[in-house]
Amino acid sequence: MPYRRTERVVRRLAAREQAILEAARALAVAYGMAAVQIAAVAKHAGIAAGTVYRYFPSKADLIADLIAALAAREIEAMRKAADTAPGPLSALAASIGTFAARALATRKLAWAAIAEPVDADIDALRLDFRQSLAAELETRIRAAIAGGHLPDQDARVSAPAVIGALTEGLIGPLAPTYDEPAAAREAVQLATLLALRALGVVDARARGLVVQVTLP
Amino acid sequence: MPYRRTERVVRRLAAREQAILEAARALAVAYGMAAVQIAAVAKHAGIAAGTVYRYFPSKADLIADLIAALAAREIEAMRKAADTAPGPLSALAASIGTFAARALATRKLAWAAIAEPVDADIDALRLDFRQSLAAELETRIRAAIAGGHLPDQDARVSAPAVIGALTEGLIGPLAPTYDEPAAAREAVQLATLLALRALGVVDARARGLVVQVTLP
DNA sequence: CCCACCCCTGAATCGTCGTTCACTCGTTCC
DNA sequence: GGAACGAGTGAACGACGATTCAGGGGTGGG
Repeated sequence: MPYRRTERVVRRLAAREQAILEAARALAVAYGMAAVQIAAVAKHAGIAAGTVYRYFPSKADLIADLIAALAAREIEAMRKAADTAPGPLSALAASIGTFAARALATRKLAWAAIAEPVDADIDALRLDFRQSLAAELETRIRAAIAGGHLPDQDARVSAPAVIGALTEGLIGPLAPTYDEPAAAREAVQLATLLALRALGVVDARARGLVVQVTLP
Repeated sequence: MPYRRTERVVRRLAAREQAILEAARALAVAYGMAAVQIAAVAKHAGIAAGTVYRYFPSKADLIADLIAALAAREIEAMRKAADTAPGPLSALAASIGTFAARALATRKLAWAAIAEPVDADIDALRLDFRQSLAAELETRIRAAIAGGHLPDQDARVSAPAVIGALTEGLIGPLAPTYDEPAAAREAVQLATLLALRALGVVDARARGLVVQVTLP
């Protein structure tokens, strides 16, 4: 038995992989996707550049993992919020509100993961993220249409349109910045309202669809 | 009098500058922003790479000119459409419809100019484009609010949100493709409808706000 | 026709990363 | 203790693409 990975070593390796991902995340949060460079990530994680390649075959794989984790968490949150809602329409509202609130809370990271310009091969990964976001919304929109809560429409267009509206309106470079938490909460509610109106909900507020979203 | 630029030479120089811009535009239309490389532009324009630098101090300047021209034309078209409308609300509808129709007609170019990934210094130029688009819409939205045609709202959010919705819903990578001209026209109308609803217009179609947009 | 002088050329240069690899270090096991 | 082997290092490499520049070719004025 020439060599075997001790439990301790296995743990250290796993911890280091997490540290690399965490470093990448931290850089994206602080400076955007462009700052997520192998040398910078390695330095931030306290290791050498070459070591990163013992954990990830390429930078694209690293970022794929980063975005996949992010996407899973976001979709999960949207789903959870929607599934505890009483009906299809409030499920849709909860899904949209959750996305908006969480995106604004991690603004720079969300923008980096959804729309910040980067090179083409990484852009493809982000497309998956947007795709799954759109798919999640599309399902909810279809359900609401089926339930007669929304006017008939092409959900393949509406879903990405809603994502685009929330993205540009809340976290894009043209969106205002909100210093006060109360202002941010209000912005989220107004954006949610706008998105619901776009889908054909006439008086969402009056019907109590736009509610306070609690963040973890 | 040692040397003087002949009229003929001046014309040739101007023509060449236009040829460079046109080559850049053609490449963006056909293959996206990433394909707008100095070597490729030069080849397409029938000149050497170095020559490009006799007309533009840097690639960023070249693309700035390209986008500025595009922006001017788009804003002009939106303004014209809006100014011939009978009231503030139909002006807003015309503006939105015009943007949507023109963006879909030059889909790849529009995406390249608005959102396709490129490097950071060029991204700043695109921000100007989006900024001016948003400003144009914002003015129209404020006018419609002032006229009592829209519910009160933060136009600084609504304007970029509308642009985001149209961009993602119509020309983004997740948007469906429309082969038939009729299908494209319908998509433009539905997207315009969605945008107007987002702003708080309840029954735009019934009120005849969404009209056929004629392209040049 | 000739002298300046500008315009054009395109190969070479430069900068920026992602990626590799020969080597050192630390761990495991006997 | 020491042989065996994976993990970690970081300088070097390579690809890509913007930018430069020394030299050739026209063009204008006399």
